[in-house]
Amino acid sequence: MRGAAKAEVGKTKSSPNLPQSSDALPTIRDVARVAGVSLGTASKALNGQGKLRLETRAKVQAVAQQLGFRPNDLAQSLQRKRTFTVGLISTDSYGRFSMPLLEGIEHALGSEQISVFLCNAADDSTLEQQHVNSLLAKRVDGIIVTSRRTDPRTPLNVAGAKLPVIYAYARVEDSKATCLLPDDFQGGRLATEHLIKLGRKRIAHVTGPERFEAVRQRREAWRKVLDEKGLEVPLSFALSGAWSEAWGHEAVQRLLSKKTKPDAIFCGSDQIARGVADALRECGVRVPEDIALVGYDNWEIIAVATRPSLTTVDMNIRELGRRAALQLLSLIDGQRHQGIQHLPCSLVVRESCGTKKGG
Amino acid sequence: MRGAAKAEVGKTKSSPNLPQSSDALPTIRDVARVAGVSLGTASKALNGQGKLRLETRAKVQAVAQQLGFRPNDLAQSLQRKRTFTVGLISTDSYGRFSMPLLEGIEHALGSEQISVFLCNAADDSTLEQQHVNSLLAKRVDGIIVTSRRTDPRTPLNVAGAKLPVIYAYARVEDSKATCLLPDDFQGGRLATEHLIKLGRKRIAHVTGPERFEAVRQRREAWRKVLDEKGLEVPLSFALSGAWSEAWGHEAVQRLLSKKTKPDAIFCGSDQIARGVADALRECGVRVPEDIALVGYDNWEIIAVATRPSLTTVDMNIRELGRRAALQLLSLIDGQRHQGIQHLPCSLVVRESCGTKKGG
DNA sequence: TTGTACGCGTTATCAG
DNA sequence: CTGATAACGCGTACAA
Repeated sequence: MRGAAKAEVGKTKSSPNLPQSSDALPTIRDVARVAGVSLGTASKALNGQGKLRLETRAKVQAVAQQLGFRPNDLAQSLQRKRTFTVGLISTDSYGRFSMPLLEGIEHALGSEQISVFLCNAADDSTLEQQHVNSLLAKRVDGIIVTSRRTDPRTPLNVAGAKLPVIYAYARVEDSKATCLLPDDFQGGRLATEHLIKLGRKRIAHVTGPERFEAVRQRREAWRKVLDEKGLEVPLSFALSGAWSEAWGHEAVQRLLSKKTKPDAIFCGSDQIARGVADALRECGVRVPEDIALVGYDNWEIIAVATRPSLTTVDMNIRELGRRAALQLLSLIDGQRHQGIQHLPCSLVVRESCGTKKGG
Repeated sequence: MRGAAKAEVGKTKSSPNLPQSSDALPTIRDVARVAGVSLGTASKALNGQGKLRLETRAKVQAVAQQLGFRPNDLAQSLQRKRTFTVGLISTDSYGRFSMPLLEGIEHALGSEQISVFLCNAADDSTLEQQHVNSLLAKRVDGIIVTSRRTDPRTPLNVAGAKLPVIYAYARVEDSKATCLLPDDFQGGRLATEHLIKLGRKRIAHVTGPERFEAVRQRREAWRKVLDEKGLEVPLSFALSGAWSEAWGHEAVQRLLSKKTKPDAIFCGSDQIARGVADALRECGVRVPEDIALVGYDNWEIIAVATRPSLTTVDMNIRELGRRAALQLLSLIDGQRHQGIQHLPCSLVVRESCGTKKGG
């Protein structure tokens, strides 16, 4: 923090009607003076308040325009007790999911004319608290917390300040908190049902590490759908590993070494799916003819480049961000809809399942 | 914009020494009252200014602590004429390059306790101007403009406000502007020289669309280095196309159909390199034994997953963001180092070139 | 219809 | 050492 440099400009005393070109930004006081009206009148003219003669209003507005007057949000906020500003805390550093989330949030908020403070906490709770303190000091109207895990995190500590908080693609144990999450169960169901609808019966599932809630949810859905349709698959059809292409390769080796071979594979991520696709091709297995493939994430850079391009589950993260922002706004306006909300995923159909039954 | 709800709490009149638990945040006035000192004394005590009795200072601080007092940055900024806040305008939506840039900027600024307003202009100049206006109204201390192109864009219009502006991974024609860019020429040189050092002599270059300044720079470097070393390659060794894996595939077909075949390929992006690597493998060409490969971007998700993993040029975007932020800070502090600055790239060695000469 | 005066929360100056 | 008082820039009752 540096000491303030003294500013000696913009004195009220200066001769009236002089269109001063000091380097200090013009205040409403300057506008009033130049327009030859009082301060209060200028304010009303600029804000469309009260009853003024059209002539006066026009005059003031013209002067404001000409002077390049720009109301000082700081002063306004101080008065209004509302800053039209929210904080955005991202717990993980900016990655695959943060970006669309950011986009959705920023878009929704931006079109409401409210600004966003960006804070990257990088999984460091000390840093996070620092950011929160800073946001509180700046009197933000609310805070959005984002992550990229659906597993619970510790609640944000706003130190008693009754400030609206929303968790977007993040979850906390606190049942009074408002959390928005993609519906992993529905996503898993979507993928599996799509494959079944296409006539596949021996559907394997290659996914990420067990410790992810998302992994467990999607797998549960896969299992449930198979059950519902009376389709039985060996235990070896459920494979947990890493979120990587390499794991996709390895999983294919394992699957093809068994007696019962799958006619479809539902992958827990597009990266895994790409590894699977490459491995299958190298083993001479045709996709989708011999084995159909569904990915997860709709990470275009991967899904489109995979051969064949991936049919995959899209978590609609951008929309999730948008909704989160909108809900924060209504929280700020006093409403209180709370609890955990799951947003549906959708399926993006490309080539890895074929297009028709028996594909 | 909504009308303000009237707040009737925190009156100064209320009985002294009552640790009021109204829901309005405590002001320094409350602290003073409860601590039994005057407003000015409280301020000095909290800011470590002036000369106070240790006892008094401690008392005030204790009360502040207990009341959960948090100075209102709005009021402070209004007075200090400095908000400790900067705007970050990203012209492209958040993508591959924006995120490390963001990270670097936010990190540098965050550790200086200054907050960042995020603005996504999405290549829409109207929207951008709106954001700028908003930032000006919020009295930010400076603005960073980011892009993901090294090609010139139109300068930011700050409407005469003498506000520090820095372009990070973005460029404008204005020679008085401060722009930070990766050194694409040096990057191209780095890649080519690495290949030559490893004994390669027939180095092809497969890159993106001609219209990118970056493409032209890198290719120029490649050409120059070959010249310097007295290595001649056919014209067909320079291939411009798209920034995609598919183009990598296609380029390989073209290269291998000629009489003179390359013993190395310098690719304009990791995506292209991956396409090239896949295509080569499928043609039975070994990497790096038969053909060595260098990528560009060090996009880990791709570079590591490629088989073999990619040796590639890293533009050090995070560092670029960090430097941009730091320079903005010193601009704000009154210094003025301007002009275009190029930051060096570095080479990340993995497996696609082999490790030793003739590798 | 227009002008005056006060408050928003803080800091800084200048008496006491 | 401590306490009034005046800014900072703006909105808004209330008086003229």
